[in-house]
Amino acid sequence: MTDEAPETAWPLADRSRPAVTLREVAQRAGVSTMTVSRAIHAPHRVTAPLRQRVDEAVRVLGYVPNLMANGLRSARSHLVMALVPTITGSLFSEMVRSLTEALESQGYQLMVGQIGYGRSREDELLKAIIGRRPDGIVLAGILHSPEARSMLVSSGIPVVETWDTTDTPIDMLLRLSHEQIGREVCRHLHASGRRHLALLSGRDERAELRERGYLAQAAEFGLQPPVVYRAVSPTTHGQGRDGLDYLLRAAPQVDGIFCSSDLMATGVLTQARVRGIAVPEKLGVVGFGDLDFASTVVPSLTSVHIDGAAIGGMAARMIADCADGRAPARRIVDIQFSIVGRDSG
Amino acid sequence: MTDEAPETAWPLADRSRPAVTLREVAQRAGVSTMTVSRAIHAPHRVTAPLRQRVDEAVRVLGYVPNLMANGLRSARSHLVMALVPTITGSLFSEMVRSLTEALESQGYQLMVGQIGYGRSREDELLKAIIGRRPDGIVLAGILHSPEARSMLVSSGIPVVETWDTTDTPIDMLLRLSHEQIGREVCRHLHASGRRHLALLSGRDERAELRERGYLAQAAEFGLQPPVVYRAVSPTTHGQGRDGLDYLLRAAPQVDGIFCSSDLMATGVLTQARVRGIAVPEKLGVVGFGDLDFASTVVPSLTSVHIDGAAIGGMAARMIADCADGRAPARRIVDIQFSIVGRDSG
DNA sequence: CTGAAAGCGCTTACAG
DNA sequence: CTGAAAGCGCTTACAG
Repeated sequence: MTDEAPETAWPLADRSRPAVTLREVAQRAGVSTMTVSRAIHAPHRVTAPLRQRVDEAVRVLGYVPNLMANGLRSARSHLVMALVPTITGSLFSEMVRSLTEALESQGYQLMVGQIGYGRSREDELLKAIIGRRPDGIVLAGILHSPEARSMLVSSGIPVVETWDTTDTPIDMLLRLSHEQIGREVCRHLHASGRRHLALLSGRDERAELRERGYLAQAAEFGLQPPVVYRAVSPTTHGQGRDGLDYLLRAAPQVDGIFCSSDLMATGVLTQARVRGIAVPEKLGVVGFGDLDFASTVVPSLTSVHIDGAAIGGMAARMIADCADGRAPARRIVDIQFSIVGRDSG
Repeated sequence: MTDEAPETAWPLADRSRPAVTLREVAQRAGVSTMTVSRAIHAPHRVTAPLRQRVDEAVRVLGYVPNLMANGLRSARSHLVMALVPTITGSLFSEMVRSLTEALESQGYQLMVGQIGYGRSREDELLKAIIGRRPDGIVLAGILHSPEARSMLVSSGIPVVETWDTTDTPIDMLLRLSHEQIGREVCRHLHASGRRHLALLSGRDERAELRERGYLAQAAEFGLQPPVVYRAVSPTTHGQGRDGLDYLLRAAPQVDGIFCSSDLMATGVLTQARVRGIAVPEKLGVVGFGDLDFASTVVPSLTSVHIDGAAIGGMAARMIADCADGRAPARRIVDIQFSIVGRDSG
């Protein structure tokens, strides 16, 4: 009934008491710690009566095994680390979801780290990650410093690189050629009659690779070099609007634009509408990522689709194989992409 | 020069060799393990010559401290766990970014887990998390089962609940009243002359609280009960388009809609345009989240803004305080929100 | 099937 | 300032 009553009227987190240990469970159940350990991790190797006593003690005491101790002794952390440029924007979220599910079903936990599109924190972050001794690391389109690379190589941790291409993978590789994507999008626009191409690109390595392929293919078609506008990654809807204005100023006859993200592409659609430019009649627009909204914006957005769920599933299998001492079926796998044609071009 | 040469032409991850240990560094530097430990964590407590020998040995051997062993012995994991409904959709991404930065500057690592809008994995996931003995847990708008709650309470781990309201917090609380948000949005629409309100809601607990406030306020204004359309969370652009169709069928005179997400709200804007309904003249639209694109879509979107960066910063400070044995300045803090008025209503 | 001993790689707590 | 001993909470490897 004091003023402070509401602050203590419910059960608060108890900071004083240390966590329950295996030893305490064993004492309560009247068995050895080994029997408790077995009852938890390999119940079939313990007789039913003992197992029941252990289960009861675990329940009563609210025992949660300490995974740091487990990991230290068994040299298996049951932890997998995924590093992505950013968790915003959902380009990688399908892969993360799929990784999470596939790994959980095999008793691993996924830890997601974002490294940003800059590279400053790379080495620092990597040291913190390797220090946790994960059973695997998934690198989503991260280009790394020589130091980072050698840390990874000498760590002995299975590494899956993906969302990118390299001639010298650290370990395993789910290869995606952004240069090829740039080329295919250029072909797609060319095939629909566009002859004055442009590009709204991001300032990250993969966007630059798409740019390279796009420009190379345009050159092979004998087209004028596409005008390029580069925006800071992760790219936004607003950058799409600004970008279209810029491109039209630089090259008023532009009739086909490849955008480095769907968000940017919808910005182009918005600005085209504001300026009264008919899409797709006067202007073809292609996005990247095929996010959920690409099919429901008006006009619906043609976009490059990448099967993130498949990438996540494969990466999980590769890492689980390594952790179990099996060699993965293949060390290098090519990831397919497709251009989903819709109304915008 | 064999067919397999390309598979081994670069330095591969070395799975055979176990990781370098503190002991090996000590031997190489000709000091005790304690001196190495001090040289790394408290360099000023070691004389310069020894420190140099240690640093060199660390560098040469590529030593990365094992944080599982560190955490086990010191009872500090330097790990903080954040649980969000979903990392897709970027409603929580500003908070995650801010948490990450604030924690890193204090020597912690953030681990992000997504629990989904359903509740099935809740207990399982929580056990895996508590097993890692994080130094703190941030719960973003997760309503938990009694079992989950008691696991958290008895774990003794500092917990910050946020993005939600409760009368019985587990530990610390950054309180946000979604019911209040619902009321304020209703007032906002009412103040701009809307009298036939509707709601596009999600099927998660916080969306339901906003619904409750919105309906209660509408009743207090003496308005007809708003029509409600509930979509599966996380809500999408397409659901916004479908939702507007549904609402207009159910109540053709609708002139104001509150949407549970900005993505859904832009879907409403799209569909209104397709149907030739003038926004804001005939229809006012308010979103939730104030995501980046809210200010650049056309018409620009009025939306509820929540300062995720502030939430992340406060949560980080509270947890760091607890971990250092200080009582946090306040156990319960109210989080402010605002309605950012733009062209859509 | 069950358990006693040893040790994973660190840091704590103490002594010199 | 430096180091030898002990122990964090588990599992491995072995014996009965």
